[in-house]
Amino acid sequence: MEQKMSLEEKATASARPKRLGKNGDGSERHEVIYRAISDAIIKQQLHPGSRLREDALTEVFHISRTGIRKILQRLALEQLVTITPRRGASVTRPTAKEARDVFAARQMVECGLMPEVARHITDQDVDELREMAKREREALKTGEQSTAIKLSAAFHERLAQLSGNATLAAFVGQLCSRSSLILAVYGSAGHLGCESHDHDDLIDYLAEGDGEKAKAFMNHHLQEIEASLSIVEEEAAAPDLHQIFGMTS
Amino acid sequence: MEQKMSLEEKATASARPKRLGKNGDGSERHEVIYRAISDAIIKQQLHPGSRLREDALTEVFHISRTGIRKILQRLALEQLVTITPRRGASVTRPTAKEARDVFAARQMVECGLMPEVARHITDQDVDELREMAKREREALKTGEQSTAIKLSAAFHERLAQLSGNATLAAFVGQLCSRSSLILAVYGSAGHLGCESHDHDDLIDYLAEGDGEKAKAFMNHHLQEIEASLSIVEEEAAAPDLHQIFGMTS
DNA sequence: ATACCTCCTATTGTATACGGATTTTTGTGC
DNA sequence: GCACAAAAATCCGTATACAATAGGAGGTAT
Repeated sequence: MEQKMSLEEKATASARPKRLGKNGDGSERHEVIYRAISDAIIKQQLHPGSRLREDALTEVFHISRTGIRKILQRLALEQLVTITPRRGASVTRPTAKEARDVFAARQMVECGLMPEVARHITDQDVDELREMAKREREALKTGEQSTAIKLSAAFHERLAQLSGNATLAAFVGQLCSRSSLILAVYGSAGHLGCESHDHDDLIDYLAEGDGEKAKAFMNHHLQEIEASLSIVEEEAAAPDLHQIFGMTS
Repeated sequence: MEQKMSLEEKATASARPKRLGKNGDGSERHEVIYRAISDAIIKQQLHPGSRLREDALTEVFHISRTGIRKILQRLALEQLVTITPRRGASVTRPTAKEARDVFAARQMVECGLMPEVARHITDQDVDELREMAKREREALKTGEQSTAIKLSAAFHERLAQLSGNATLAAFVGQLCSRSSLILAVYGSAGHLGCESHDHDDLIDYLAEGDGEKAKAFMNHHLQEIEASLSIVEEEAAAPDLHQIFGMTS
């Protein structure tokens, strides 16, 4: 319920019932809705496993099923939602193997990108990154976990963009989104994602132009995150409700 | 014209006009059609820039526009087709920068994967790869360029799959597909993609379990392919026709 | 002959309704 | 409490309608 509320909140902010905003801004509207759902997932306001019924979404966003389906398809291709043949869409619950694969991929790509980033980075970029890291720290301090998670992903994605390779940057973006899901499933409660000062240290290395050091640090950074997770195969479909809720007898 | 013919050929092979195959096999049909179009693009039977009108596709594949649009959306997300707001879909014509980015990405990921592949590979895998390489060589010999191109991409993708990392393998698959388009645009006529014996040599290194050597060879292999291309920004819309066709006066 | 402007056609984007199929849930009996 | 059956909910694919726009055809002026 509260999930729907938060979605509606975002929707009314932009999808003003202009009634006949028929076309022209159409694709724009789709983009906004896509981002709203995507953000809600990344911010862990929509938890893995949550079902996303088409009718409900059409109602919330005041859009036709056609549009919703298009958006859900896109999210499915990005692995943020899972569409099961006749059951509809639900927020993806990454398996343990997927989790390991995603982090292995991040390790390879993000680390490999660091030297390139160090070579391309400008003073202006450094300022922007510092600003992002600062906002992230503040969000953490004020307890806005959702925001902090999203900002952390955005930081890593922006970093990849600075390499100049759009293809790899887009890939990193997807990996970060999925990482957010992984944290939601396998992360321990207290410890969430990146350490607050890690990003600042990383920026320092990049500002110095020391790509190798940045690479090593990123390696360490990602390893630390992955190590903080407890990636174990969870119990199957019908878990032990009896065990969870004491004895039923 | 001939493009449509080849598409129809593939379509009738599977999308038999069962008339009311209404539902059930629906998603399967979609998958088949998706692959048909995807293959046609990768095999360069559909050239970059070719328009893919929805009506034409519905006619060829006997599918509704809704279904076609879904498939086109997917192809667009994989960068094989480009959808321009009110102009519809066309086979993507990669820019020079995209071409460089794709090859840089392949360099990083495929090379980085080689040690892992060498670690996981089994004798059975080696046999399978040898078989694939053989078929590719035969296709080259008999002049089936389209088939050879597709087999080459399939080889690289299968190789990535052997690393055990599904996420990175899927990414490599996309990169290979896009590479095919890049070859179509920037490749010289005679020289197409991988050298015939390169793949066999690579298999040897992997069979020996020498991941580092395989990595170095893959590096060389990809560099060679990229070097064989002439990746230059092509002239804009209205080039110098006067200069091309002698003096007009 | 060329350039520019207007109108028209073709095609896409979106919404909606419908039929069919499957999953999930509810209800009943043992 | 469990198994089975009926019912409801929901999704998937298709067909259709309509609005909106892009690109081209054609005409006109210089």
